Amino acid sequence: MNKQDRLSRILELAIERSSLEVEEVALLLDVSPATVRRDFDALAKRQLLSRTHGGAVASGGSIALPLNYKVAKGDAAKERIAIAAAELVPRHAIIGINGGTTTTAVARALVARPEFAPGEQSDSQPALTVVTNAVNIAAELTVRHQIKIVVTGGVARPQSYELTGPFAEEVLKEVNIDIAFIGVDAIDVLTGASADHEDEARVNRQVVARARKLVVVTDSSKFSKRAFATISPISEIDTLITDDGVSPATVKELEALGVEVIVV
Amino acid sequence: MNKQDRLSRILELAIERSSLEVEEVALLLDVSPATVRRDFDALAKRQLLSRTHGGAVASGGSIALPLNYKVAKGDAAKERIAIAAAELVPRHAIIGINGGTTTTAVARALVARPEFAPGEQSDSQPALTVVTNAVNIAAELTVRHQIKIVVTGGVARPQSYELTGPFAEEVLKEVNIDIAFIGVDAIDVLTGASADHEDEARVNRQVVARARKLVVVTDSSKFSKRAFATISPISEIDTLITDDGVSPATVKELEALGVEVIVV
DNA sequence: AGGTTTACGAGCATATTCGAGCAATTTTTC
DNA sequence: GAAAAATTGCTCGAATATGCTCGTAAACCT
Repeated sequence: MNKQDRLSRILELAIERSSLEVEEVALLLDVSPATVRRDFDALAKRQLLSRTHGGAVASGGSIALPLNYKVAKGDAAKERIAIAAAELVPRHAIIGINGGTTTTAVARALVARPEFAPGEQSDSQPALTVVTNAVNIAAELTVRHQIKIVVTGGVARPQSYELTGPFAEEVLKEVNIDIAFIGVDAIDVLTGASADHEDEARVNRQVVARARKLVVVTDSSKFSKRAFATISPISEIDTLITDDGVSPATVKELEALGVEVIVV
Repeated sequence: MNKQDRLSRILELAIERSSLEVEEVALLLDVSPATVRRDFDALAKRQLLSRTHGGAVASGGSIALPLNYKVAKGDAAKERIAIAAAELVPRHAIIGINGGTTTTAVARALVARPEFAPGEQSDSQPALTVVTNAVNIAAELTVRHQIKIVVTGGVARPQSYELTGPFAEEVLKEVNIDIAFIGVDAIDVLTGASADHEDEARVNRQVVARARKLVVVTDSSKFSKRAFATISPISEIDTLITDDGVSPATVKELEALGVEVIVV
């Protein structure tokens, strides 16, 4: 039995009955209780369940759980980047997020923060406003109360789930963003941040233009590469969050250009 | 066996089952595990699947599908309604779909049709254009090639995943739809189709206004009820698809008003 | 309230899997 | 037809996942 199969089974069970016991699940899935605990913890970390002593309960009552949850590998760095990014967001902020795996991780990290978690006392005002052109991010965040989701319109692009085109641009003209979190396909000290597709780059540029602060999130594998369409020169980046695979020399260069570099 | 063929086979397998194991695939395709790993990595790089330890999981068909799953899955009547609705759609049509469990089922039935399946004989023109204000529908359809997805912008409403508000209306002003599939919260011969929330109703009205043909899809439990905000009078409905729980008398009344009623 | 039971978390051992490098083979290119 | 490139399989150190043990903390039951 695969790990992700097991996690999916556990989620199914959590939906079926509303509460689970460690021993019960261990017997049912034929693994040790220790593994079940670790699985529960992993799911709880992603807010899909809540731990209890002796078991777990389905998160937030009737909130729908994503079935078939996938645990991709190599997420460790992305997750650290995402958590660091989420920590930059104060309550009541308006943030912009584009599409991509890293920014999706940022979205998950945001809802994991207690300030924005469901179940908090509801102000009439949302604790956080998220503007995004990525439909998968919108779908993931929509379940959570406390967060207002604004989706740009547009035409969806298969791989990245990003909405692009004139509809997206029209909507973006009318919003004002505090912090833009932008994931990129490539980044280079000379050419700046870039994306593989010009229409994505264009929408991303517009998000940046509407934001007071630009935070680029990217794992270190994207460094010293150039993609087709430019999103932003380095000088416009306020903060860059990446993992420790980036060379110290590069960090120095970036800092010399006025970028605050956060290495996680 | 060609590399390209092998990658295609792996993708087929990934779609068929939702998760794969390295050893299993290696045996099946008669190549070494090392090659399978490389293939998995290559596909993962293109986001077509995600790596896990010991295997990979499909990234395509099964992205966290968060709608209230019980309804979407179990309900046989909804599924029959959805299939009947999907059969109304010719190739190259432009259709509009609003949010809700029934319309989500329609979306799934659409991608299940062979004409719109991701079989990749790529016309330059999409086989189908879908305009929707429901982020979950957009997320589910986005993976498929062959289908162009246009999402209205707007603010996401927690329960139904529908986008509403001025942004949505701006976008809808600029599109033309052949067939609108609208799910409703209530329907009554006198008051027409209605929704619980006025902002949803407003966007739905606009979808209807942009469409040449209006198809209402609803299970029979919504009949003879009234919700807060009106979407459309009965007279504007061209076709209504529902299950056999509706009374023959009601069907007669509807047909007298010029509605084509399809009972599945 | 105090003792008992149960579950938890951390650390360690083990089996499996991964990733990188290298050699052999096939395919492409000139 | 020869050189170059790509692809595949193998080997080996490193990483991951799982199960077990044990001291500790929490829940439960008089």
